Amino acid sequence: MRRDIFQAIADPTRRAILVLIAVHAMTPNAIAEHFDITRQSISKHLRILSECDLLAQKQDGREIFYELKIDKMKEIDIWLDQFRKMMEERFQQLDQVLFTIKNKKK
Amino acid sequence: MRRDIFQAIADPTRRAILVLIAVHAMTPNAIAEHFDITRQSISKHLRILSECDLLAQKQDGREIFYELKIDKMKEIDIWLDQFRKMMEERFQQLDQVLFTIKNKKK
DNA sequence: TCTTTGTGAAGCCGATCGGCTTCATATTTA
DNA sequence: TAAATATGAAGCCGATCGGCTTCACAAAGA
Repeated sequence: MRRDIFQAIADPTRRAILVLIAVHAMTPNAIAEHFDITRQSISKHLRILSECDLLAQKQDGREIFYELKIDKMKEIDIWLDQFRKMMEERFQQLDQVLFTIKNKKK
Repeated sequence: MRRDIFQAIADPTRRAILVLIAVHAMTPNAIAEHFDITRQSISKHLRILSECDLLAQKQDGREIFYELKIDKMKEIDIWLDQFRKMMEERFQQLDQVLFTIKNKKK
């Protein structure tokens, strides 16, 4: 089974879960309240995210709080680095265009 | 059919294609030479990437050069912004730890 | 102890994925 | 014009996805 962070964030529900728990750790039930799908489906998503090492669990009695392992998100950032220089150059080009337009107005 | 940039980069072959053509525009045949799958499968990936607005085509006779629309990659970066502040804080914490270790050695 | 609550695991199902093969079409070249 | 080349489209197939329902189990509370 393919399990990597890119496949993990491919699903919109999983992306929403990540954003949710980024603020603070939450239990599966609390997370499920934010969606229109069953608690069990959320649980499945949590398992997938955990397998990708994106989540950490903290047990408190019978409740399990899931929290985001933010370091793992860095991996996406690192992959994006390959394109970052190109992206920045494009921005500079845009800046140049805006600069030229500005000067023409004078 | 779900078609967004996150689903587009979920496949490792598609990520490799993006990296390949980021350097310079390439034809489907040229791209396929870098992989162990058929030209037709590459073509399918190119169609998916195009549907996500990640690629631009430039026809030259019977050859079609695909090039990366780098601006679209920005969307991933923008999504990551939600976590960036947290990631930076973690780095600062790490810096603090390293700083403390460094001072203890003295 | 019995019931409620929080959770995970297993299995079902229709849709999609990512390969493949085959075919159609357009351009170039001999 | 005929053959070779570059490409896209359609359809097949096994695997996976993302929902669902059902069940098992442990912890907490009446």
